[in-house]
Amino acid sequence: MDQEQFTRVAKALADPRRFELLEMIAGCDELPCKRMVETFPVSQATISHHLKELTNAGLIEPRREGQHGHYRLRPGVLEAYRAELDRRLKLTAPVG
Amino acid sequence: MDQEQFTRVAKALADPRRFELLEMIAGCDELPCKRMVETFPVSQATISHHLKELTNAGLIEPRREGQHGHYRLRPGVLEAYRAELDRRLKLTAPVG
DNA sequence: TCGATAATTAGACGCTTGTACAATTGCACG
DNA sequence: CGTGCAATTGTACAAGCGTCTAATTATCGA
Repeated sequence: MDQEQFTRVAKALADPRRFELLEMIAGCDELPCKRMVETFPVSQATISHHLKELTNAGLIEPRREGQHGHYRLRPGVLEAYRAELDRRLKLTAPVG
Repeated sequence: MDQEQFTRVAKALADPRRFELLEMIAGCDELPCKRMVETFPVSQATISHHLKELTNAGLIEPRREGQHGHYRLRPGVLEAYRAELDRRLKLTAPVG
């Protein structure tokens, strides 16, 4: 994982509302956009904006079904982010 | 780890320069402030500001020795952050 | 094709934040 | 004390970001 995506992921995780969206997506196999709009007290446009950020970070992937948008977690990217955290901060056993 | 600290940590990690500082601290046992000021092309005030953010997030802890400030990583908080990521995003085995 | 519904995009606004410069504090050493 | 260095804090500003409303695109049903 390169520096640029690492930063995108870190920033994507840093906003509480956006993280809640991600959390909700992670809780289901696949989540329709509409469900999130119904759940959170922000506008549809804001939800869409956050979903775009999460998608740009690679954390989720969209699927279009007719007029409905569905989102799904991409666990691999999260794992890669965690691995990069470990690597760059040397969390993997200080004794080496 | 509560929501507030989780967000503080996430935000602290999200700025590239600040993460570099943390990375440098994580690489040593203990790092003097002066070393960072010499290393990065930003002002002393900016370094100090970032260190304060990292400290507020609990990621590092300061030690004062005379006029010199030293900083040390707090691995436990990072571990807690990672654990919270796992917990909230259900990365720990989808089969449960 | 027309209207309704779902979602994205565009533009704007206010708050946050990364940064710099200047002032201040804290400490060491004459 | 007073001078000088290390570090923090105050103030200010430009850029970034979360949010909204409005406009636009895309799709379904009649």
